[in-house]
Amino acid sequence: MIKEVRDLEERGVRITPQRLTVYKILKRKGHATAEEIYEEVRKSLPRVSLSTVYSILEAFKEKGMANEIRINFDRSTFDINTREHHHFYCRVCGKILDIEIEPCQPLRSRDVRGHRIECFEGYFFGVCRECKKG
Amino acid sequence: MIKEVRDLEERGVRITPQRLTVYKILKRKGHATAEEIYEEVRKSLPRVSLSTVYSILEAFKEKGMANEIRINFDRSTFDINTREHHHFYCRVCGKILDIEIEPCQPLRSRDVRGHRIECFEGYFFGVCRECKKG
DNA sequence: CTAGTTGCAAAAGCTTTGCATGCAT
DNA sequence: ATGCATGCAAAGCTTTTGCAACTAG
Repeated sequence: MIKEVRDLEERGVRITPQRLTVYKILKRKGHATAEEIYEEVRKSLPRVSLSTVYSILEAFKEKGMANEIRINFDRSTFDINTREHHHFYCRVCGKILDIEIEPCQPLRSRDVRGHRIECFEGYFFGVCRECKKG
Repeated sequence: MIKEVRDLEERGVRITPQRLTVYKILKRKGHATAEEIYEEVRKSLPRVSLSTVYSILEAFKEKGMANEIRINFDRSTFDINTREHHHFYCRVCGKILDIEIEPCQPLRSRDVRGHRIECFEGYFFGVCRECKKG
């Protein structure tokens, strides 16, 4: 519990119940949309507003605590994992999974066709393990 | 000129002036947003509507003639290149470039962590050749 | 002919903004 | 005390939808 407070303080994020709650939810879920986080926060803080959730997510992004990704086209997903990694999107259940594959040489170069590469993100699309079975 | 008509016919897309124009614009530009295409089509067909452009792009997607990508978060970009390839996004000028790099083994596998992979898309972010100079 | 396409207007859905109130430091 | 965060309502944008008029095959 104290752990999450320290995480936020270390990043220079002002501590509020709303921020602490969003942070804990995102850590537990890994990925979530603003709406999903909002519904979850509401369980403990019923008066929270969606725009507050957006503003908190924006703050987390600025402090390097979260990334915004857009795998499903209609809405953004927020990702608490800020290490360099890839994503898998299941077209059946809509789940997003982190994929930490071994470094891949051609994609790690800092210069491709003369363009300076600062970061690379890979997106896999398909059917997840669980949906394959069912 | 006849060439574009044949391309559409081959894919079973009904020929209209609007569709032909959108197709030609997309072939010339490579990537474009719906709004950009709309403004361009308007030059020769002033009465065209934005919803028609969207509907045409949807038809092209269904026939496998174009892909929708979402590199910049606010709006979709449409891509006429349907071969498997990656993208580079310049954070300075906003340009999107196709990157056709040699196949990269770990990313071409059909099975990652037990999930069935149907397609992979890579996104490079950085500063393009031209913006590096200026 | 007639099924598919277009244009227009309105709606939908996600995200942002403005501002008064409240709270963390 | 005071500057930042919150909540609420409204606006902003992109994209979708409904529907009558039109047109390609």
